[in-house]
Amino acid sequence: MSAAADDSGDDLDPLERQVVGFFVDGVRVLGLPRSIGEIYGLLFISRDPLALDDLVRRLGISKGSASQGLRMLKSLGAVREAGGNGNGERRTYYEPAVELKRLAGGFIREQIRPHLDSGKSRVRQLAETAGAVEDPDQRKFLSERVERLEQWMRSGGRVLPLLQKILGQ
Amino acid sequence: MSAAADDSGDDLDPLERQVVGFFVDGVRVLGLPRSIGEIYGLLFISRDPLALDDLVRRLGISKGSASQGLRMLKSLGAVREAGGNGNGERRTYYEPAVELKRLAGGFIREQIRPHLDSGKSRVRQLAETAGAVEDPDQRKFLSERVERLEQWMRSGGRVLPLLQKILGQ
DNA sequence: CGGATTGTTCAATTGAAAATGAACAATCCG
DNA sequence: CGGATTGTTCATTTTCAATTGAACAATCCG
Repeated sequence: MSAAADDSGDDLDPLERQVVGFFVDGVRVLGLPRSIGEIYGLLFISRDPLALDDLVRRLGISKGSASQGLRMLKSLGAVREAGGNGNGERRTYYEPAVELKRLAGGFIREQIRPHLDSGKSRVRQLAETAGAVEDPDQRKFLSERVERLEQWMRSGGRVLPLLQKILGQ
Repeated sequence: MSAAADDSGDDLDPLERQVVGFFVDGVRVLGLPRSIGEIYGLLFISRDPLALDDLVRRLGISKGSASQGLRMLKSLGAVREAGGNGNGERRTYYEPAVELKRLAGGFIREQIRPHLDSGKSRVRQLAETAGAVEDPDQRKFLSERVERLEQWMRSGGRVLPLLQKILGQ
């Protein structure tokens, strides 16, 4: 039960802090919560898979945060349960997915696609509303703008698969 | 001074509300403040350029928000000052840039590049820290992970120009 | 069974980012 | 000049999403 020089000690060492900080900033750019970056960051720089409890202890976050964070990371395909935890271990350990392809794919699928799809349907609605405008000049102007939005949505749809392809190596 | 059927009236009509709502959600996905979406949305669906005061009145936002919002939109290249406002008009009017290429370019230049660049330099730092680790096995593991991050950064650097190209038509 | 361990849920709290608004330029013009 | 108009800045307030923490499953095992 000595704590010194024990990797399950409570505090992060400087390198771990650096990495966690890197990912905290990284996920903020993506609009994801800080805890996601902390959890993924620590997993990324840990040799061995970690359990929920490890994350709580080492990062000093609540069980709630860790649980929800892991759920989101799982849904993004950014972490997976580590199979080979030997012995009669009951709790589940997690390890990071480190292939950019997989990470980008999950992010696109979970965070971007849904917005793009709902955007498309809102533009369709918009087209209807604009089509019902009385004044012909005004209607023409509005149609042009709506047409522009449709263009944007099409570009978006074309970009995503391409993105995945490029990041896939 | 009659307000009815006057486009400078205070409230948004249903179509305008729809469009503004569309952009509010859009910019949230990009991690930009709501007011940015409101301002750009109203400009996008207005036939004539609008001045700061118009935005304040029609959107019901503060002068401060409008001023800061316009500044950011200008820096993103998403709005421009409308030249041809005739008469002895002193205040400046704004119109939206509607080319996706330009919008994406501005966003990449202002919001993504800086993060990517700072990310690269942080990874360089990381490499140093990892190189100074005593235990050879641990050092090897860390080097692999850092190498992975360098890979990511390179991919990011390659993706951006490509993105701009695809969105450029 | 029962209590120990592991994980989830969700109402309440917190904190970080955005919006406000009032004071302060800057420019115009009679 | 002086006061009217237009726009900016920035300390305070507000807002809303993230986090907490306590209650609640669920599973294990002696």
